[in-house]
Amino acid sequence: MPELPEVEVVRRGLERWVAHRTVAEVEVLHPRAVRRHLAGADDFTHRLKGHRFGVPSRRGKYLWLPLEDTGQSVLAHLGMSGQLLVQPHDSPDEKHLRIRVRFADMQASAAAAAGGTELRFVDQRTFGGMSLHDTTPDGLPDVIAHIARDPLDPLFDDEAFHQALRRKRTTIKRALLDQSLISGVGNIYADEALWRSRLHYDRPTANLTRPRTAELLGHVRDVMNAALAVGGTSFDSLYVNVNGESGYFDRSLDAYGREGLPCKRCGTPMRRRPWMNRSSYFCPQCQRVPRIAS
DNA sequence: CAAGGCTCCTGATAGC
DNA sequence: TGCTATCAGGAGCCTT
Repeated sequence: MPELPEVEVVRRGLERWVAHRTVAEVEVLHPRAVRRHLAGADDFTHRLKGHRFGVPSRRGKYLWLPLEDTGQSVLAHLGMSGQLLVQPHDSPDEKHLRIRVRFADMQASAAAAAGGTELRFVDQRTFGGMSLHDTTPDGLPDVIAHIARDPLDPLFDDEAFHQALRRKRTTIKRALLDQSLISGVGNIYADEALWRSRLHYDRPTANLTRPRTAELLGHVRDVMNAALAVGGTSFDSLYVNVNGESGYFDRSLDAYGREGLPCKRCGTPMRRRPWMNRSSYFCPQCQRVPRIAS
């Protein structure tokens, strides 16, 4: 399940293999993959054709490729199982291939090491997709204006985040997953950062102290940077990086998926609780259930 | 308006 | 063996 580190790994792959290449042809093999492009698959295809990609950017789990001279960007979200693969044009189609982008530089040359490859969006569960949007003056596709900066963004405002937590009547894990407060954190890294911070997922945010918030943000960043250093994490074989190389990192997980296994800090068996149609993993000893607040 | 819950989707796996 | 139920979950959208 791609979260920020995985998406950043993909972005770097795109920067290396796809930036500055001109689109020759786009093929949409599943309409759901372009459902956020409201004008439809044919419109998506026609608008990309003949244009050159710029350098890809990312915010949280979203990434986008500017389309030069159009004022627009191709926005991509991997959802739960999406992959962006750069593949030789003659490699067999993946079972869940949804979108294919062919380039105008297929005659490989010494100057074009990427020649002979195409970009493929592969997605089993079809929660992800691609779409084309106007780029706002700050360089962001207009439809993700509501997505907050992510914790690895130098302009992320720690103090504003703390104040937002204090204002909200919500709980800490909900807040971590709220992409309008902080982006890029998904279920896995939320559980990891909370475990490191010894915070229970249902702890109210309204009375968090500034040092607690600072500690939590520090752990969020540590967990993400550790994953980035290894090239992204996943234990779900669905996740593959931009060149089709698996980005496994599961051995370093301290909380997620460790139900019944001893807490790496105190040895108490870890627990799993159904939570918001998913799961929360935590140590019942280190991460005490909060007292009922107000 | 804020908060919480529903829903989209496919495939692996468990259970009967 | 083969069927059904459950689980994985990001984020837009709907309800309260």
